[in-house]
Amino acid sequence: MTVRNAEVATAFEEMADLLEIEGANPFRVRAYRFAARTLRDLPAEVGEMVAKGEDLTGLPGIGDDLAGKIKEILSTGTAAAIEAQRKRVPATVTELLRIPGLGPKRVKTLTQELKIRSPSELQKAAQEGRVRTLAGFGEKTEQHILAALAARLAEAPRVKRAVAIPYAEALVAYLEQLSGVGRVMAAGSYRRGLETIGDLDILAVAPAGRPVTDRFVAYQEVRDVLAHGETKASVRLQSGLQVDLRVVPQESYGAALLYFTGSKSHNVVLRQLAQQRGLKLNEYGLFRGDTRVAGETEESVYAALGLPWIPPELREGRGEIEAAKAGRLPHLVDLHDLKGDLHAHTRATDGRHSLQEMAEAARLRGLQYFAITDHSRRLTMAKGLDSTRLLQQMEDIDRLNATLSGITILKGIEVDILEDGNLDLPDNVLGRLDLVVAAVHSRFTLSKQKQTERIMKAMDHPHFSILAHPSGRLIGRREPYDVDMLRIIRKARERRCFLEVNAHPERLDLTDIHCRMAREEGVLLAVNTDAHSMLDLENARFGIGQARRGWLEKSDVLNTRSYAELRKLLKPTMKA
DNA sequence: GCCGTTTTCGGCCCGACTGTTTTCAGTCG
Repeated sequence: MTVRNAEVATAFEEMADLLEIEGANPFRVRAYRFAARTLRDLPAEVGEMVAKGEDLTGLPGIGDDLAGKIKEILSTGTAAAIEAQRKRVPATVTELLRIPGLGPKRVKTLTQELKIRSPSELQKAAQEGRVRTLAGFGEKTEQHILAALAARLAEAPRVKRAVAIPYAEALVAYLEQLSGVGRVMAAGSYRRGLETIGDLDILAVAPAGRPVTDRFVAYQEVRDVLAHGETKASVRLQSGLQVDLRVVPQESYGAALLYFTGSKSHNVVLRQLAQQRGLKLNEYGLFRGDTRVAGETEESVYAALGLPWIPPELREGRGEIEAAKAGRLPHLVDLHDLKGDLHAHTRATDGRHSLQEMAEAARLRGLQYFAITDHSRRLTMAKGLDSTRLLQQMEDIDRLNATLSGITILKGIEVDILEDGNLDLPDNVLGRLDLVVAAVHSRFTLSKQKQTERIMKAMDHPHFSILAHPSGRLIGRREPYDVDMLRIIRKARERRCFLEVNAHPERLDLTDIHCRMAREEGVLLAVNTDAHSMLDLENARFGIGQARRGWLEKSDVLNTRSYAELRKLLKPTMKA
């Protein structure tokens, strides 16, 4: 039986829910949630760690007890303690916790007083007016429950970062022009550069909050006002996106930005650090007693805690504070560090613009080199290139290069990795290219072992340069195919080839966790746009965002190298 | 349930908003 980290994490989260409804020690509940988080973030499979005899109690938030439960779940699929808890609290009840406004206490009341077991039973009870009769519930709460249940199916899922950007920018601009409003900043997961955004958190500086929250809830795109107070308001836009606004005075800006940017786990660690120093950190500042010792800037708060400023992309509670303490924060790669792009398409296959147009767009972006990598013949839907057409394109590129200055167009291909691990074009053709980007575009459902071996066999190919979109996922649409990324990363190190961070906002593939794994294994990553149009070159910023979340420095990224250095790095993989 | 150059026991982050509560509990982030 193979049990994945995510399944163990889900079991722990369920246990936390069940315990919470039962009214268990909240710190015990937190321990389960924290452990679940650790498992979800873990680059290695915990099953494999156990198989190798590694000690799980070295992991954050995993002690003897939870290590034992993990092993139990790995071998039996569940844990006796969780099963016992399920008997005491029906597992379906945890669904009630997902309804906004219902927490453990109210769910407990509903199940005990009205014997409610599921959202549909809750809906019935609310419609019959039975919910309002409970202590602590009232007419409004009952109506909110009904509204939430009705909206549940239509509930807005997390939106991709690229989708959220225009909403965020428009709202920030709207708030900035209000009189009395100083700085306005989108914080939260948006500022941390997460690939998807659950809701948008906006911070505004103003001497008084009320006038700002009043104007905020009056924003023309607001559909519902969820909360509206002196310093805080929450709305849902017509698009379904939820936006939270917080207004603070200037002297609290840094502390509030820190608090509102998160993540929650980063903030918790910072507050613990403050406590240890006899200080208190909240969104208004860092205080010793009633005296504010820092708060106007983020830097001031970090400095007072003995830390350098930590870039938002790292604030995930994944060791950044320890790294900061030790002076070992990475110097994160920046968009302007990119000297080239190694994955792009033209009209020859499924791109929208010509070779000349794409090259010119790349030159205008200041790139030193730009690889044309159209699809190979196997991808018939995309008019994939056969040898003849590819050789023709190579001649076109030679002619184009002769006319260009300041940029070199590289001859490449995005060649299909066939099911047997062979590449979709003959060696003698691939060998004439500057680089070979290879990708899986078919048979996504192979077993983990077969998929991994298929890709590793392709990497053994003498002309293989870069593995494109290594997991194949499409955010919100297609799960990654089942591969052992650590083995693939180690294979790349052995073969001295590279993996891609695909910058397309729907892909962002590798993930942040895998970027970091590659960095730790010493494998260089190429941040590529996979542009199918001139406009797509803009997507580089999303790839860089992902790279930064993966702790990558300039030196970890292949295409920050000069053209001369790049050629040297590509060469060993082309000869071998 | 975890964790430890103040601790192996006794801690475990902090505040705003809502609704039903006449002084605060529950929920959320």
